[in-house]
Amino acid sequence: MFSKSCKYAIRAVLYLAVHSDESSKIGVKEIADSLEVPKHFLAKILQQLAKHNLIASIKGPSGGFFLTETHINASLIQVVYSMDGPEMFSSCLLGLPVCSSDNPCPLHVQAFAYREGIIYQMKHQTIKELANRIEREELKL
Amino acid sequence: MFSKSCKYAIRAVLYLAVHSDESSKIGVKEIADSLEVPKHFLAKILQQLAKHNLIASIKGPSGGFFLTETHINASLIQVVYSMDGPEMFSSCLLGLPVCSSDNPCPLHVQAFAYREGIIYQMKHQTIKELANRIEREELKL
DNA sequence: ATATTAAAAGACTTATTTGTCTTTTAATGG
DNA sequence: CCATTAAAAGACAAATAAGTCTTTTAATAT
Repeated sequence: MFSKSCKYAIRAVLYLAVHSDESSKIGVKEIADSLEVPKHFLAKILQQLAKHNLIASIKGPSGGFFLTETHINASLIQVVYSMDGPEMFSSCLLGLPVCSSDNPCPLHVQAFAYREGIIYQMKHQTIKELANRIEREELKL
Repeated sequence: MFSKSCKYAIRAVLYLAVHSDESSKIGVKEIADSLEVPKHFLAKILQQLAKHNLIASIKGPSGGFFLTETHINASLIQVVYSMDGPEMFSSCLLGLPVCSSDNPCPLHVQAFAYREGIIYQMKHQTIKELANRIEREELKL
């Protein structure tokens, strides 16, 4: 479904949503250790997210990564798009070049219905809402 | 979602379901040309499917690949399992080692519903039923 | 039997993804 | 201003997926 980069990105953003803010930034090391993912690989992913303005970063002592109000009120779908591109959700399940309601592949109906569900959730739920649920239900990242 | 091998495999099996039977076998070349996929790559995939008894094959002149009654009454899920393995449907969307209803990742509820739908369809619909629909609705492969 | 046909098997190359390491740039505190 | 800290940038390396090519094996028809 998602590439590893994308999975790491989602988890990192949610981690930042729960643990960071303007006044308490977090370094790559802490995030990588907490999520148990390769540090340098995660660093590149965070750079990319920062470049796409999905997270904020500051260099130097007491620097690190964090989410602003704007970031935390966005939806996760942007993170997915920036890592795996928009085809993730729109491309045909069987890899056919043309596949739509007009011209459906044999699995189009099923794929469409169920993918719409995930897209809807990812689009209409803010990162903040997700973060709140993570804290409330003590979910693991 | 699926690897390319798996996509090619599904399409090839459906192609065989529509066009082949015990008395009219089909060669790799014809399938590869029809589906517009790399011939030698598809050959390896068909070999693997044959080894797993998901399709039948006969060597020599008038040989080729085909589906028996048994094959055509099976479900597509076996094809997916044989190409991409069972983790495809069971593993966590975020790649967490433990993720279940007891111990859900932040996207577990959404992901679960989505995937169960596709699994259900792939499990409870026979290849024959799919093939009939493909012919009836003139769907592309 | 033997020549022909087509799948099976296996070696190999290429591309992509994932992961590592080093150097550079920018912010901060002394 | 300068040492320190941490992200940014970029060069590599490893692992996996995708694709190609050649040789071997088995079935068939002449």
